[in-house]
Amino acid sequence: MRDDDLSARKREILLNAVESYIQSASPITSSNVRTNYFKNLSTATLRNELNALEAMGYLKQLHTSSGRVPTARGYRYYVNEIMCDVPLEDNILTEIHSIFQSRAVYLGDVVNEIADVVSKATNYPAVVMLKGFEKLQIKTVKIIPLLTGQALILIETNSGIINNFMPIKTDIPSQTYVDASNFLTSTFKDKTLSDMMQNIEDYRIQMCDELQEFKGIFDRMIESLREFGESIAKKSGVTAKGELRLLNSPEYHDLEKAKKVIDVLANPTEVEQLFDNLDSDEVTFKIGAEIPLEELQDCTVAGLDYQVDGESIASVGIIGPQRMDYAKIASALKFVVGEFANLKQLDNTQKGAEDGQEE
Amino acid sequence: MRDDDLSARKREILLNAVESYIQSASPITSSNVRTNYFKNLSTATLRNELNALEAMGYLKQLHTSSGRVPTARGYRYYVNEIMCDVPLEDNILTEIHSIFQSRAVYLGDVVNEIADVVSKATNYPAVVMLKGFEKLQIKTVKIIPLLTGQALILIETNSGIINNFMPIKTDIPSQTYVDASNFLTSTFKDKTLSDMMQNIEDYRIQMCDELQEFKGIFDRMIESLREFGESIAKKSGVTAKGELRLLNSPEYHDLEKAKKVIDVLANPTEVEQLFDNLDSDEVTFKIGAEIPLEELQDCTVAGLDYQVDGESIASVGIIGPQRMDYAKIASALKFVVGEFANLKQLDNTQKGAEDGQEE
DNA sequence: ATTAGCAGTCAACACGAGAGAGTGCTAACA
DNA sequence: TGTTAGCACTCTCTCGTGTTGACTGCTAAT
Repeated sequence: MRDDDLSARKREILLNAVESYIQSASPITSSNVRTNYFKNLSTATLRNELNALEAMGYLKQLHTSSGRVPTARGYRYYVNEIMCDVPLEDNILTEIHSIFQSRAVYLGDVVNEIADVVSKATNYPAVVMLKGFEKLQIKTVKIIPLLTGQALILIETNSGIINNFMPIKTDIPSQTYVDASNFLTSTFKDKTLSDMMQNIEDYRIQMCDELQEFKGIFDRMIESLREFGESIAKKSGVTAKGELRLLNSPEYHDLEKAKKVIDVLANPTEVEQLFDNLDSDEVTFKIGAEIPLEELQDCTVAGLDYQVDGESIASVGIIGPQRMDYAKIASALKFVVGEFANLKQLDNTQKGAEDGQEE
Repeated sequence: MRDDDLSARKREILLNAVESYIQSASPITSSNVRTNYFKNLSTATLRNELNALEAMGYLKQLHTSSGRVPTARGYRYYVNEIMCDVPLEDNILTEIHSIFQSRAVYLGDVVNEIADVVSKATNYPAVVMLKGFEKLQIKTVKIIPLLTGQALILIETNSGIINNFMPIKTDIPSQTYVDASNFLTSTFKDKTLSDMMQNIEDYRIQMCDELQEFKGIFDRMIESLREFGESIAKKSGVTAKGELRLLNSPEYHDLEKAKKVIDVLANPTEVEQLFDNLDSDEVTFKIGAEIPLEELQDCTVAGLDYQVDGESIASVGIIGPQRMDYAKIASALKFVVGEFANLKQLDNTQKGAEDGQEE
């Protein structure tokens, strides 16, 4: 049924019809199309055209005497044809901006805020996925003793700070933590987390050689670092926010349908399947049957990868009904990922900020 | 209409009827009561009794020929009469336990996790409110320089760690941060956050006297500390979780009704009104008209304060329909707040842990 | 190729009848 | 006086019917 060479008029009709349906949520009818776009044609003619478009699989009727709605194929055609950027609202722009400018630099906080703002901008549930935690590049390692018999492990990476708490013995002099932090930092600087974890046994030996007198203490620290690494590896990198926004779409006024989607979002493994194989330069839309999950056949999933050196580091995406504002969503995702990329750049050139690079 | 001296039989009927309605969600009928509790009485007799209870305002009919449902007053009577503890499910117990035992000691993380687990245990949206941030007692202050031109401010308090990031100049030797941290810690130890903020100007002068050579640096730090204090004071202490669980109750299958409640939960000012004036030893239920918000007249709000020296530090609560499992909810809230109190105790006696005080 | 005209289809809404569940009331009974 | 059987009554819920209105598909004329 590959038949993408539509006549110019069919193309026009289809694109306008889909556009109009996305905005209004009311089925496409011949008189509808006429009053909006083709005042010089009769409804009968348009009916013929719509009929043809239906035969080609771009539209479908819900029942005999109803208007038509786009099929997944119709949406796909629309998306392929008119992916133009639309400007986002100013307040959303500034909000996204301020997140990336803000002082919340814990990786987890940033992820949460991004997911929040994407959901807000699109009005659909949003997902941020961090892949390759273990690919993060270590910049510094700090171990900070606390009063409560715990220490805070703080690892600065090229993408933000990650942290964990570990139990410690309380009779260790504070200088030891400074020594340990310095040793760990110089040892692991520019290595990845997975490097660190894989070779941690070797390092432990080296460390104990160099700082013989604190052997027992460092043993304990390394042990905790290992636990930390394992807990990070186990941790799912999936963050979903704004599930409730699904209920704003008329398509999901039916609670049962909404719950199906929300349940999927609560399941990291399934979410990973959804946002697998994304592009990094253009937003990937998976429409209907293109989604690898049986229960989401009436949804569209939109996602964009953030890649460094061709390697996917993070994915940002949303999920909603097939009838969604594709252009706006693509713009929002691209803008967010773009800001992310900018941030990285700043981060690498280390403190090139403070210049007035307003746009 | 104060008429709380019900006959023993009316009392029995009312309590059982309310109990049964809470469990089944289907209206109380005479035959219903008969088959469940009073097999030796006829339905006619029970009808008379139900009629009387209705006249007294404990029950009401939805329409002439329907069964009865409890009024707010009926629930109130039920709550006052039979507040017994019910055991929580084991997995919930252990989950709560593990949160408090866990190593996540950032105050914000703990609050999030508590709200999550309370919502999970009760199956209703849960709220945790921190009041009197400024009453927190400082134990240590640490300023930790980071690579990105920021420093992490870490304040250990008697209730957990709070943290913030501040921009710094990059040319400060690391020893300065150690000196500053030590100075701040010794100066503010056992003072409250509000003490610190109120007197920060004086301390700034003192600090600059004592460590003259770092004047400019400390000025900057104090400035950031002040910003930090202000941002904390502004920050609402309200955390709500599990809003979606509202949709599990048949009462809120109507999206519009559910949204009303969810909107309130998104508004910290209104939430503060809801959970105002709670008890600290017994769970406070606000039923129907007892709730100080017009739009929540068909809800019940349950809450419990955590107090130290008669001063409310935190509140934990849930919101749901009037038909809720009061006993179970009271038990859950009490258990969580109890764990909170235990934690404080441990914290105060500084490292009295590690003993096998299982129950 | 386009169009007017017309018959056909189907959702949505309103109306009415019937069933069923539950009540209130009355009169009889212990 | 408390309890009960019996009966009429009320109201929701469901189902079937009929009507309306919005669209469509098709045909024949332009």
